[in-house]
Amino acid sequence: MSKSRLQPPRGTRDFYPEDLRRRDWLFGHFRAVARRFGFEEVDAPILEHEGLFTRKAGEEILEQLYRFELHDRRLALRPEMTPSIARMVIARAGSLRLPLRWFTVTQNWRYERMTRGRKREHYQWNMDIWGEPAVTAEAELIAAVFALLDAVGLARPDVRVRISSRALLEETLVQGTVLRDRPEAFPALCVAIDKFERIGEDGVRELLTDPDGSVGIGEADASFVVSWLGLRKLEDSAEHVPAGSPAYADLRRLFELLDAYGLADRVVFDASIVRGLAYYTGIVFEAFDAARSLRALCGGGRYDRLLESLGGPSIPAVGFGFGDVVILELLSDRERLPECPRRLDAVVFALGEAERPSAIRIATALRRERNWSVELVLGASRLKRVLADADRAGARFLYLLGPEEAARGEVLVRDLESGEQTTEPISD
RNA sequence: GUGGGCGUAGCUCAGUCGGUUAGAGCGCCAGGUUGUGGCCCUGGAGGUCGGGGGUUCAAUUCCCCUCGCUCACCCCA
Repeated sequence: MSKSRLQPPRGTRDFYPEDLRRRDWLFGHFRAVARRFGFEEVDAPILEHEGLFTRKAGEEILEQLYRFELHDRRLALRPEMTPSIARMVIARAGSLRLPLRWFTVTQNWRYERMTRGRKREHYQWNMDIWGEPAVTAEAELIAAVFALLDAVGLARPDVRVRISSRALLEETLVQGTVLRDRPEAFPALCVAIDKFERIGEDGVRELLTDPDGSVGIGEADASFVVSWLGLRKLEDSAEHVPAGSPAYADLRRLFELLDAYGLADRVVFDASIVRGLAYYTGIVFEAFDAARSLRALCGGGRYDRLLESLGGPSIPAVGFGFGDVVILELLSDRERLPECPRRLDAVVFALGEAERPSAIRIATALRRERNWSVELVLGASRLKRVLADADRAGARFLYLLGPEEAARGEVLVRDLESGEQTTEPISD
């Protein structure tokens, strides 16, 4: 009882200094890449009104919502970032200059069963572009994903992005026979076929044809949808899609653009990618390790109607979420996790209490004037011990102040890497 | 939710076919004299062997229950 209370709840993590240094290393790359692409960072509360997340397309994400009621208010921990950002965009829609490039690095919560690469609390890097209807936005985002993968040291062939388009499927189904009479069933159909890899062909068929389900199409139509998921070449879809399909042209254009980014060999068309969230409307994509030994590293797509559905203006948008858990697993598998040792510029040590005021002045000056990270030895300690600790803390210099130095108005500066010792005058 | 694996020192783990004071490595602390680190040497602290119950002369070891961790499946990102 008392012992289990001392453990973090299941699916959550404590971050000790060494863990946090590694996390900062990863987040540092998230932020650096986003800034390199001209994105600005934003943040929002981890707590939102439950209603911001509730949609009706059978998405599993809603069953996994951490929700509670407090003083008659129904609240939830954010399971993903997009709705919060959408809320922020709506609030200032009138004054925002589009296209808008925003990114976040946030903690998100989903109550789900644990497996490798999946936790209940995780961090997610999010990049979104608001107000750009062209696939130039998708291309830029996918390029950012690869920039991150390069930055953290993953070999180029290690990760592949699979791309598809809900719009392509939607056009095909609505202008064809399958959903001609009920285009509103499309989001639910996407949620159903997103389960393809898990429940297989028969499972999807069952979901699609269930007369009491939210899709309810016929056997032949379900067969068409299932066969569609098997497409791995964009050209192969051509015979099914309507003539002059804008979605088809968009995909073609996206692959051309990605070629210009030098990413042609790292992206593939894959019709089985649809994503589990109901709000996607156009291009969707997911990144996987080439061996497919892990879950998706990231996923994203276009959601041109989300803002409207939340009661805001119509602003097209595209974005992705990139979790911290799977990438760290992959880096660990590939032995690409960096050491991230502790770093300190200096340790300042007064040999006796008489020298302490001077030591304090030295530490203060180093912190203030050189902006150094300085550890001041607080208690009485033997020099031997101080040196060993300074070494372990990754300190560059030891500032040693004893009676001899104090008498000369100096401080001894030992370079802990070279062992070289010099003196600096004490200036106050 | 189903099934497997595992819970022994702060960490990683050995071990006990049931039997004296339960071990190692790393880490931690102290020392190898007086103001010089990383190496080495010596010593030390630290464990109700996850918890409860049962079998037994005797349980960390066997059995049952329980809690926790973990992996896979299920399901989702």
